[in-house]
Amino acid sequence: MGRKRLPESADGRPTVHTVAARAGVSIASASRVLNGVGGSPETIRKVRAAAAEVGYVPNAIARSLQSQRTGLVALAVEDIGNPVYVAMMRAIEAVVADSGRQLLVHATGGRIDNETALLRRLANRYVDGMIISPIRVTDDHLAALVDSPVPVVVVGQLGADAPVDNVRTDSRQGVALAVEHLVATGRRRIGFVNGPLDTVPGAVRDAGFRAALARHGIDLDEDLVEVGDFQYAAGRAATERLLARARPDALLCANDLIAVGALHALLAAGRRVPEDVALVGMDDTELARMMFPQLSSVSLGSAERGRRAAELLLQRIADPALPPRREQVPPSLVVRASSGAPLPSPRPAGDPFSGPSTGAASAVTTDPAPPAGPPADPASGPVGTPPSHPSSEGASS
Amino acid sequence: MGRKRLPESADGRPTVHTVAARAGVSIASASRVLNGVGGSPETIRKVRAAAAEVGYVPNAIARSLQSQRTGLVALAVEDIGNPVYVAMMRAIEAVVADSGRQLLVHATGGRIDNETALLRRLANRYVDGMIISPIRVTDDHLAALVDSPVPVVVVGQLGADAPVDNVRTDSRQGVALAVEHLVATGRRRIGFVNGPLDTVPGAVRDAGFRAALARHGIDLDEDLVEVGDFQYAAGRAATERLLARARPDALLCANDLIAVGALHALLAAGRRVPEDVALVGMDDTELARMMFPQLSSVSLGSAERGRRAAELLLQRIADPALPPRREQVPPSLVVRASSGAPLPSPRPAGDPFSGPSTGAASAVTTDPAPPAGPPADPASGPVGTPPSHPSSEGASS
DNA sequence: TTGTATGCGTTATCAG
DNA sequence: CTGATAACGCATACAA
Repeated sequence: MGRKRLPESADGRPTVHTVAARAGVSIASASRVLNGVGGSPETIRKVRAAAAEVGYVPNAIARSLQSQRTGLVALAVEDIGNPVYVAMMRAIEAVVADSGRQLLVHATGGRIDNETALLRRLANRYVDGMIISPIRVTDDHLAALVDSPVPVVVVGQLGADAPVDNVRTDSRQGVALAVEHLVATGRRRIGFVNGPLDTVPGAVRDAGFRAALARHGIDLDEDLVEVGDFQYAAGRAATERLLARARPDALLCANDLIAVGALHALLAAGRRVPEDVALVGMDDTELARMMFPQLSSVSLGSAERGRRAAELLLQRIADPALPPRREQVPPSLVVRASSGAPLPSPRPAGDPFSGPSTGAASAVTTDPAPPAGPPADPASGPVGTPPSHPSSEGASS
Repeated sequence: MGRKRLPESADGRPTVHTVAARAGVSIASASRVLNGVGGSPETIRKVRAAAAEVGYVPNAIARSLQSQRTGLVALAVEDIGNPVYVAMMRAIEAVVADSGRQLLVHATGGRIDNETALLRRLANRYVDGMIISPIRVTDDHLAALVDSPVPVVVVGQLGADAPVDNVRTDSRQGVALAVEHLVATGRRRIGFVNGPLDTVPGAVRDAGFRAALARHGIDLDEDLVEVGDFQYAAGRAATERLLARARPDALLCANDLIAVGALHALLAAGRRVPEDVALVGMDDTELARMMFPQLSSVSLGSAERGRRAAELLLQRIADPALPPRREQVPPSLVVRASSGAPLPSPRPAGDPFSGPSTGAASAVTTDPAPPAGPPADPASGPVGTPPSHPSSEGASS
């Protein structure tokens, strides 16, 4: 039965008009049925049939223009290749997808101009909200953050009490946990391979490291401190520089990528890990468990932080009038082969040995979990088996 | 000077009307100036001033509704955590951003229903095009692919000559390169840890492995073949199963994640790499260089494939009438410590030793590149230094 | 319940 | 060059 020409969109695809015409009703009725509100049984039948016949799919853009919401949420991180952000991203994605939205990922490269530009561009209304994990923060940056045209949640440390939703960890205490562990296992010449000091995490971890050593009565040898980028290659290079002038018996690295670089530098220099040098990373990414020996690492709960950030964002999107909130995820230390045999059990807090504690709860874990998937055969290696932790983080807080 | 009430959008933000009113011109003039087309010097000045004063930012949604394009491009991959996809993503992002567009990343988990749902949802016009790297392909899937409402480019092998833009590699030849290398270095009991056989890459690599062995006159011992997921944990578990029943002197893994799992299983079982067992991965991700010993790996040019896919997509968006195109990126083998001392030099093609060759060009490379970043000190380790390759790929083709 | 008409914010068309 | 006006595709007061 050859119909007349049905109205359709410019590119030939059916619109509400097409469906309405075909069903012999008004576009209002068609729209209502399509949205499941109202409509007589007969109308519903006709419209549904017409929609199916022409293969109608609502135009999301037109719908967004009307509803003032796109169903998109953005995430801006420094380096999409850092496994810590992958973990965070996964956690966020789960929450976001659960709310029927989609995630738009931006890589900022840590460049602050990129981030502010991104924040300003938010004004174009293309996303309903944004989660951002900046590693450098300026006043300008902060200003753009507070008067963002759309809801923004920050993952990471934010100076003062900026009126912005924000979920952080205490990486200073994270560093303290690692130092405590290393000291408790007899290490004294503890080195530190950090990221750039002009980043928030770099600065905080540097301060935390110095404070932790001081609490244990250890004089810091500046030769034992080196700085690079939060990356594998930089970590390796920095460690090589450090090894050229000092002989640490332990190395703390500001994230796992650096730690992997350090491991290579150490092995290349003929140092055994952990016999000669104990190695501890930060973020507790899956990379830590993939190395051999597996790396001890300070978990900064990145997955958890991502999850919470996503929840805060969704809440704020639902109710923009909410007061600014701030959540904190505590760090914990996961001990693996790279820093000595697993401790027999988590030490109780306030261990007399640890001197003036930061007040840290018993946030130390050994990691004996078996690999995910089919149960492994009992052939256990010399240093333990790979666990199946979630979580991680690269440079934030 | 207290203005009257200026027209503004529902949420209180300025629109063209706001600017126009403030500048004392029509919205048409305002729009023209804002878009840099036409306008007298005086009008231009007034409009620009007004726009700046009220902080006008064009609403991207309204603009999209009008222009029929969103400036968004989607990428759908199985596992966003697989470094091979990270590499691909980076390459794509570069091209896409270069065209002023943004990238929307989807993780499909390899579930085919997810992908088809995604394809159908494309009809809602929220993205201008999509790059998809499916690891499983059904007829239904393929159908959704060919009559997609928006341009789609497929990264990976596509059955027959589906009329869809598609950039692939020859992972069958990739496998052949690896086998040739292992045979040439004296290995005979070559095992294979593969991904699921119901995936395209899994099936192709399995066939390729069998064919390669046959070409070298080696009878395949089925005990030397094991299958798991394209993941670290599954790779380790699969290797453990394999080792429990067979004694390979070499192991080829279907991707680098599996290879890392295999490395752990091997070391845990007390086998030395490469002395007892040579190990070769696929995808040549950065993970391969991060391991110790560094892993030999078959590069499938994932970054290059991503780059090309992005270019194909942009071309098709610009001109939908283009005929379907198909590009191919050749694989190459990067030899590192895990499969024996680096070969002295690339072997010429048609090496009499290699028997009936696949016709592969000299796609073998040793990888002596120094680490990126600051020059490393000369302290070179026992097995070589980490290179700085781009590229990678996890399960496609 | 149904249809008409209007608005969402921009851009494009077409007179003036 | 400028301004009124009509799309873009959808949703929704409002009146019937």
